[in-house]
Amino acid sequence: MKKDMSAASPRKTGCPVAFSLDVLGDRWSLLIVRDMLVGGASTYGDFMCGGEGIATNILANRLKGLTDAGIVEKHRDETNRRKYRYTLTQKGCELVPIVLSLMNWGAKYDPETRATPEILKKVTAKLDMEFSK
Amino acid sequence: MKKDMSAASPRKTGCPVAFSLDVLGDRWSLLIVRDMLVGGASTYGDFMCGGEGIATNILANRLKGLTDAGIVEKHRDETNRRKYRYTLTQKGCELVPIVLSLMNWGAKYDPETRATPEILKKVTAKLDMEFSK
DNA sequence: CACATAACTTGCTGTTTGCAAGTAATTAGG
DNA sequence: CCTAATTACTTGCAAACAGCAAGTTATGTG
Repeated sequence: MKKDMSAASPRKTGCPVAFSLDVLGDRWSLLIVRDMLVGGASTYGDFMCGGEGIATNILANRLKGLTDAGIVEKHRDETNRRKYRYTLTQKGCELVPIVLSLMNWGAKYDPETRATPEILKKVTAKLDMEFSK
Repeated sequence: MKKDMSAASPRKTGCPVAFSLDVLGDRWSLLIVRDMLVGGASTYGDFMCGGEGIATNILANRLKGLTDAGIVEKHRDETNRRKYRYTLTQKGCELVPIVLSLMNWGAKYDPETRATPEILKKVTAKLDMEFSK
């Protein structure tokens, strides 16, 4: 049995940027958060169909990492007990500024972006509305 | 000869968040940017002594990735021609909001953070001053 | 010219990723 | 209630990547 803690071994230098990257510094974790924030995704199947084609074992691993980090919570769907619902905690909702800053930078510098200024505005407004408590 | 393009294979879904993460979604690239923004690092040796203990081959690889992405530029130091200076481009300076949002989230949720509110304020002010053009 | 400095490169080993296939729990249909 | 479908994973394996140590190249110093 191996540990499979791909969420990163803590470097603990006390730097807050490094701390964040220890949790979020990979190619998938923040895309999962994005799907929850923008796409309304909440089940394993939602994330699998999220567009970017994440592998199923990686998804399971990242969901575990995000859960362990206190960013998402896992609950059984009581109306369909085959499903589990993943929801953002307060700590997870506070990732909105990170996702938005990544979105804005990407929109500016991706030559093939599909994100028009209107879409950016709409998404920003939506996230500011729904996730600021 | 292998390619060693660890900067990530583009998924090109048109999502700006995914685009940003293709370039920046690893455990080191943004720490290098952080060292340039906050720590005034500019040479290979500066980054090696940056605190987190990056491996030399990884550093070389990430500097190449950041250069290829147009985020940093490499120039020979004319006063000491053994050195190369890495500097942020405009595109790189515009990563400030991303680094700041990671910093703020990390400062809030790292139980062992060394970042006091005063430090956060000072760094934020500094970056807003120096890198907003 | 010998030695030091700065910036890498190479080789090796262990870990992580990504793909394909398989399993477990729950529910819907006959 | 038995069977099939749905949902959420787990496992196995080859290839890519990370991290460590050692070696190399280019430049500067005495």
